[in-house]
Amino acid sequence: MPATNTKHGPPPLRIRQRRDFLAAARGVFRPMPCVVVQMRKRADNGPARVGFTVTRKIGKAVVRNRARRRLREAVRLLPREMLRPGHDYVFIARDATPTCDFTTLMQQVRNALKKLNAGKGHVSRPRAKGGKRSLSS
RNA sequence: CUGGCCGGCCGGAUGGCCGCCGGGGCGUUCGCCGGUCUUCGGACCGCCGGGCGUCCUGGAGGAAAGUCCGGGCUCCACGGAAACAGGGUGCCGGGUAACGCCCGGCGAGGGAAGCCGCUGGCGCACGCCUUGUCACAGGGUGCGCCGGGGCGAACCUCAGGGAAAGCGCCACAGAAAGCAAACCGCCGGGCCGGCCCGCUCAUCAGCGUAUCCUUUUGGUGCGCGGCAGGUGGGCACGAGCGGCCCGGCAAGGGUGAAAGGGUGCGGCAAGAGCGCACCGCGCCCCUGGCAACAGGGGCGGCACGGCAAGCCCCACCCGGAGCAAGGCCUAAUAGGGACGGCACGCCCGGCGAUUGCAGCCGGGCAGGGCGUGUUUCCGGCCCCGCCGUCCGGGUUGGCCGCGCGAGGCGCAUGGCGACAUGCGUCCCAGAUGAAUGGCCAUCCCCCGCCUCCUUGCGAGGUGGCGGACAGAACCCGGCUUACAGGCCGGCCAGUAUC
Repeated sequence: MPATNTKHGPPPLRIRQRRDFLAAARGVFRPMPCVVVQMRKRADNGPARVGFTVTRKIGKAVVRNRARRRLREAVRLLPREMLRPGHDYVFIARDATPTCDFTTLMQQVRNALKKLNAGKGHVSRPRAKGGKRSLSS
């Protein structure tokens, strides 16, 4: 792969399969006012992957699209080294995601990743029943 | 100009930086295949597929929404016929692939200003009438105001077939709810009821009383008095009023969604289609119209209340499921195994070196099955024999379906129009944990605040996590619902001016 000279690098690989989302939910997570970030260490050491979860609770289709796009843009503008290889990251939209200020949203994403990468994540409790069905990307 | 309505269209604009998905070109690299050359190492060319780089290009809506109708497409092999069941539609004609949609027409309701004295009330006026004059009163006529009724434009609404085929229902209220009837009321008749004086007074109201009864202001007896009542005489004798009875009526009141045609005049004891005029309604005829229907004439004096969105009747239409359809890729929608039941027939050809038996393969008959609401039938189609039960196997990966279409735009022609035909031109989203975005600047619009003055539909400044509803998911035609702000056009009525 030729080296890129852009600041952010190419967009990381996307998580698209349900089982990967369920696996990430079993990892550690970090809630912020506008976003919740989940992280999971994979068995391999391949490039980092990211996924987005926007539930119907957030709003109708237009609002959900907007929330997902803002999260995706915020992740794209991250420095490359914040997403460590061999890990999966899932960004979950909250009620404030579509409306909050974009710079604070980016700041929260960055802070959450810093904490997680420093090993300061909350361990998620296994839920008795399966997680709710969600629409994400 | 004022007022009342209707339709169409748009749905922020421009630019910068960084991104996402599709398509295409070029370059590069890898792989498969084919060809040419070869010193057998390979080199070159072409095609297809993938990665990377770079450039060009396209990328949400009028409702993408609700998923309510109608289709295309796919599968249930296919096509056809009949009956029944179930569902839908419902004025007429047209448009359309089709529709519950659209257009045109019809009918019924609603509909402003205004018009009609048709009706009630109030006010004013009068060479009018009752009345010779004046006043008053009543009536008449005219005008004004208010209320009622009728006629009213554009336009709006209509679940707009049938209620003299049948069944059923019509709550509450009301006298009465479907077959006539009569609560208040109106009218006629009969009887009674007037005032004054007198007499009488059993029973009854009032007062008084008691060797009476009794818990009692009560009962009972007697007396007074003369009320009601009865009766005699005198006065008034007409009308009205009241009560009861008999009869006539259905105008008015009141109830209701609805009360047995409406309005007016005549008529009458009072009334009533009782009679008449107009309107409505029913039947018949004529005329116009493809038709719904309309107009006219005649007859009928009114019979036939409403609800079919309760059942029902009539006419017409309709098979089911849905792109998670369906197909391809890998073992993978194909077929395997076990048990039970019923059948286990015939003929022809071939294989088996030959003949016979058993077997296998192909074909035919018979038999069986299928035909997606059910049943039946016809042409057909299917069958390691058929049927049933069970075991085991399968779906959530990738690719196709999946973007040239009842397509958009323009012009012409035909048509009142929906629309049709012809010509030209354009190619216009294809995601799938789901692309079309993030940030910034300027302008536009909106809201708040401040300042200025020539006070206004004004200018300037400043702030705003202000910019409607809302995101394609197989595709079209409709309907319905949501929506900030804005643009354009048209219709009708009245008024003013030319």
